[in-house]
Amino acid sequence: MSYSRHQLIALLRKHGIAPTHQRLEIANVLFSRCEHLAADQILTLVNERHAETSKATVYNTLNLFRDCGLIREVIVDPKRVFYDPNTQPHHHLYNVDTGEITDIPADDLTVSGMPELPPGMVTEGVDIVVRIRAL
Amino acid sequence: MSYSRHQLIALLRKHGIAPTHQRLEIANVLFSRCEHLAADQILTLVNERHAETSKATVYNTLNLFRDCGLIREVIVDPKRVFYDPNTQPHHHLYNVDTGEITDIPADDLTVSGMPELPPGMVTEGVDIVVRIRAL
DNA sequence: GCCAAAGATTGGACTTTGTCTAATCCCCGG
DNA sequence: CCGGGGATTAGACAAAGTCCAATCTTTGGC
Ligand SMILES: [Mn+2]
Ligand SMILES: [Mn+2]
Ligand SMILES: [Zn+2]
Ligand SMILES: [Zn+2]
Repeated sequence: MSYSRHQLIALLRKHGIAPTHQRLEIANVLFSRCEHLAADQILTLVNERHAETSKATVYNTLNLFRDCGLIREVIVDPKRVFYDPNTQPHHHLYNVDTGEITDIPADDLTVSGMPELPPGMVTEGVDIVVRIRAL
Repeated sequence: MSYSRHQLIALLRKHGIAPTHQRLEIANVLFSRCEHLAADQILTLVNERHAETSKATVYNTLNLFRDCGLIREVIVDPKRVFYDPNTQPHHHLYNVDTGEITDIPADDLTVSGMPELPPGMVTEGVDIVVRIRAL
């Protein structure tokens, strides 16, 4: 679960991302704890020891990581985007009361009856969100 | 597809909503065109003829309609919430290039292998978003 | 129909999430 | 040990949405 500094450097390099101090800090936060974190949580965590990463860099970096396929976005909360270090196809359980997001392995859930796509269109992904609630 | 004034009044009353002028205008926009509209699009449409509904009222009303089960939210675009006059279980095709949202009837798509829920939890709904793209 | 109370609407200030910009900084290749 | 391209930054900016206190409507009882 915990990555060494040069494992993180290798991970970024593999995705064509130059490893800077800030990017490594952000990657470390994302990959060490395997949770679904929002930008402002990442900003806080990264500056926990001593402040050294700006808000702009956190947003820049998350967008870069996303564009390079290192992480993916999870769109369940209309208020903020969550970032998921797990880019394997999988789905999410969303507790609407607490906001907690839990993974559902892809092979547990099967979807059948996918509609025909308009010609010239390809599927980029299928996201399933199971909204749950207490009671 | 088009509702008369007192059909709309009956619809609101059935959901325990007092029918005011503004609420009827908003309901009319939502139910006459069966699209997935965002708050600011609804604000524009409702004030097309002559301005008479404020931004605050549009947001208040959409939240009220949602809480009363008259409409539902569609969370696919991190930038804004879309409102869906169709509250029957169904799913969505989301064109990530254009932002276009299309319905997928619930019976077309079947999900199997739903995970056990933690005890005391109930499923509020299952949302499937098929993200598509040109090419 | 009339009136008061309860509820709805409003402009505008405010908050939150995220983007942009132009100045500065850093780091790597030659 | 440079020089230059890329990265970082503070802070301004933008968009979506909420909140508030003042005002306006609706409604139910008479
Ligand atoms: Mn550090
Ligand atoms: Mn009108
Ligand atoms: Zn996940
Ligand atoms: Zn729909």
